[in-house]
Amino acid sequence: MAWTDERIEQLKKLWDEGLSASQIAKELGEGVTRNAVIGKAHRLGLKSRPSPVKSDKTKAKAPAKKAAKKEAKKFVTLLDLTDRMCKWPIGHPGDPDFHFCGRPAEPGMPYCATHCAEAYQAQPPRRDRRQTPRPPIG
DNA sequence: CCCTGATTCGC
DNA sequence: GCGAATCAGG
Repeated sequence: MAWTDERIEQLKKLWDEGLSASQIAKELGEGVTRNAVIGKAHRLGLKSRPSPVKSDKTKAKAPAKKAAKKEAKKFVTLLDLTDRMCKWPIGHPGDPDFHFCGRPAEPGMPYCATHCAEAYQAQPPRRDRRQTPRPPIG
């Protein structure tokens, strides 16, 4: 997978959008890893985004943080989903408020623990399911 | 264990 | 130039 202008444009756009490297990697394609995205981002000269790791200093809590900004973008959309995010749909597809659960999913599962229970909920007792359909022969 | 970006290093 | 491996931190 070469870095064509299209790929680079996507990278820059998504990077600017605020998506994480891993999410951008998934957007660009399965053959791209977050390492590739980060590495390319650096070589492109993209601004080092405030990594949650480096960001520290002044532990001074910000009480006015939640009130400062307005409540925008509260929904987890399809593009926000990552492999480890719960893909449980909330609302109806097509609706403006249609979104996904988005909580950390169980490893190897498409949903979080709660929604795994929903999705893989024990089937209602199937009385017509005979436990012993065929007796062993010989 | 899950995640984040930064840097190194061989190709 | 590329990105996996590694590093450093939450």
